[in-house]
Amino acid sequence: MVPIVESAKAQAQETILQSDLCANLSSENLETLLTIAQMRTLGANREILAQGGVADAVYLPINGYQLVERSGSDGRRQVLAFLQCGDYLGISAGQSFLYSAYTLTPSTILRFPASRFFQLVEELPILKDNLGRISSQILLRVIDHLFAIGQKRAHARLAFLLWQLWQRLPEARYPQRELELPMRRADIGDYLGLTLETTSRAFSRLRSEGVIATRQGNQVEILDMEALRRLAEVD
Amino acid sequence: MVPIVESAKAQAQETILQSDLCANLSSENLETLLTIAQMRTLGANREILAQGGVADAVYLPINGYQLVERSGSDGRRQVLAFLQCGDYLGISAGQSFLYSAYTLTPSTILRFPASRFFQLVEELPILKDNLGRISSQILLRVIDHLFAIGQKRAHARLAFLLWQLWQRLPEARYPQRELELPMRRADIGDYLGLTLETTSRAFSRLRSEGVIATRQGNQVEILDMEALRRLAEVD
DNA sequence: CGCAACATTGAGAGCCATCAAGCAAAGTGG
DNA sequence: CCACTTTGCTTGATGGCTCTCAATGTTGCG
Repeated sequence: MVPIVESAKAQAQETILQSDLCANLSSENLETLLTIAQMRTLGANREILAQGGVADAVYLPINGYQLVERSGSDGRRQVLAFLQCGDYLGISAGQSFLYSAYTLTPSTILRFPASRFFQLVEELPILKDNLGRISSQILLRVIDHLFAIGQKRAHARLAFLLWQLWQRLPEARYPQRELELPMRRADIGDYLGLTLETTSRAFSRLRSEGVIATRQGNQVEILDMEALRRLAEVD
Repeated sequence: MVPIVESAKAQAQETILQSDLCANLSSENLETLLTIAQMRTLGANREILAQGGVADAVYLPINGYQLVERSGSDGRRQVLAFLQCGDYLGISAGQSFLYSAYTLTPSTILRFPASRFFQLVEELPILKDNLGRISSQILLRVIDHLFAIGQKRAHARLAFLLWQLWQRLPEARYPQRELELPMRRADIGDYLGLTLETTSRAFSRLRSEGVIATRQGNQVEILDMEALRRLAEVD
């Protein structure tokens, strides 16, 4: 019997291989990166990192779903991103994080202490390039997000999110039209700048227009891909 | 008499010295950077780069004000940023730009052809670090922007913009409470996800609440800095 | 001076937030 | 196994904020 730690490590290696962070890294460098990683297993709705906390580590989820949010002093919050395995978490400009991150579902997450991680970044140009690429991708994603919130109405914003989630499905599952939504309506609302009620009405509208169908367990089937794409207005 | 080109070059060097892009660069490296620069002088409301165009250059304004926008297929647009001298322009993830940029006022802009610029970036680690820092700063700014649009009401969004602009004044002018707004109400509206009329009403509201006063020539005086900061909800 | 561009203000409509109720699914304890 | 609770989703009614359409006022320029 393989020890749990070893099988988890194997899964980590498997996932990490396909992550943007580790693209093009030699297996030797990958091994080095894994030696500085700590593995954390968290239940649902646990804090990964806290807004205002010292940015002393970066993270890489290897399974489960997570959420990144920015909260204001009056309790309002803006959900910045929904994460899944292989997504880099830990961008910071200064000493501290300007957002919080939580698990949506039970998750296993690799934690890299900042000091050793960024030392490694300096030693491995490929890793540095990957970080730059990730940073650009995140920026472009946030710009899409900004455009959606600033210029679209409720149902089109939801279409935007569904399109985003669909496009991020693993390629093997790409022809598939089923989506799993591990987040609650309130999370989606705070992502789209809407209340949970308006979000629910947006689901109802897309349903009644025949764009999507919803099933048990927060499963969404995309019925009219072209209509969804047109509403989301991305290519 | 110094030739115009030379005096402009001197101004370029002066400005460039204080830009984030060129921070910590030796004067020798600065000189190298300037040798690959082309200087462009544009009138107001001219296109600097076009959404969808080939990302074959990056830019650095050395005077004037500029605007970056993302436009959708239905004509709606999201203003992404207001630029001024020393601001880096040219982030791209793929082959083409995903936004357009225009001059708001007559501007002089340095243009760096991408091939030679990024070759230089590879040769100068300091330049590469600066680019990374700029990228992070832009990301954080966009996140603030997202939070404002997603979670604030019209007058608070305007307060957010005014606060942003005030904070970006050169330090020498920092105690000053006067702001110049080179953009139109429609530009501000598209930046904040509002119509120009609602933007105008937001100005009126901040005026009537004694937070700001407006003068001729789109000058704004901040009367109640604390109220502005509280509305903008940033620190 | 007169025109053009931009800003302001008003009236009414529409979309979304708020408050509230009802419903469905999952978990809990007797 | 089944009340009971909890949690989350949906739907309805109402009010408020913003958009749209429109008119007026202001500034700047030829």
